[in-house]
Amino acid sequence: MSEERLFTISDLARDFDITLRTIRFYEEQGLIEPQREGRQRLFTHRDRARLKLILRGKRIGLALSEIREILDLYELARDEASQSLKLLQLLSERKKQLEEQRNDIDAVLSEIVVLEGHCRQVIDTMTGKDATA
Amino acid sequence: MSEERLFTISDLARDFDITLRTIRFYEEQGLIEPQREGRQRLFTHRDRARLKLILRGKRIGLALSEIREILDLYELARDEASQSLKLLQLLSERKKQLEEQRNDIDAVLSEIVVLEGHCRQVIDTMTGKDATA
DNA sequence: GCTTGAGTTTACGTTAACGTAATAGTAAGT
DNA sequence: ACTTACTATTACGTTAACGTAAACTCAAGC
Repeated sequence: MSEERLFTISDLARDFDITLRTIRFYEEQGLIEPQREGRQRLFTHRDRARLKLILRGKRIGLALSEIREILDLYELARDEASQSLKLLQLLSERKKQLEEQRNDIDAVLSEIVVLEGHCRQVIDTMTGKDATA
Repeated sequence: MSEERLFTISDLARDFDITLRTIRFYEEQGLIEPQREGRQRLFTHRDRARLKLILRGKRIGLALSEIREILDLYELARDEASQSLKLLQLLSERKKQLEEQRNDIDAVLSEIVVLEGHCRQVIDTMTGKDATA
């Protein structure tokens, strides 16, 4: 069972809103390894999942080289986790980075809220909605 | 009062752990405008603050062009906020982006926690600390 | 007077992550 | 047979954000 439905390159490009070139580039970089039917690429659900991880990694500012590391770690963890201790260390490093990044984002978000407050005040003042009125 | 202490380029490079070249590049791009004493650059606290904002922007994945926009907005807001409505709109857009980014980070962080759990379990199993024991 | 140290300008080099042709094969529809 | 749609490979081009090297100034210290 589970006839493993396959995807074409344009399927994935459409689904994730990226170009064909991007997908081919990721294959070229060894991030995904689609099957071939003749010359044509055919992608499994696994490829799709990896692509999703790649794009999420990009969104949080990781380089492709780092994403490759992480994908490798996923494989490693799935296989035997023979070097689980090393993996744990790498994970905690990454976690620290991400937490710092989130702190930065939070800081910027608070500043934005403050700025918004200033703006609203200025606008209210200019439009006569003064507190003294 | 407030004799406005000045910083040299190496002061800032050391403080923020960046190269001289980077600072000169930011000036070249119009992100900071240090005074000159002869040819030498001299930086005020204001320059320092802007540099800090620039680096924070970089850490959350903004391009220099976007950072420049934001710095401009800060100036604009400080001046009169004549176009405060437009500013508000831009701020809310940026906020949305940042919140999405934070969601991505949170997602990755949870996945890491799960992976860590798997690793610990594998390690425990391999070292004999089995739950059935 | 010479070296050392910190600063300067100018300008070509580099890396990542694709963009953008140009050219060609292949299957389906008419 | 011809067009259209989708795919492929090859390969040069592009942008951002600096790196790096060369050549120079200028004040301080010995």
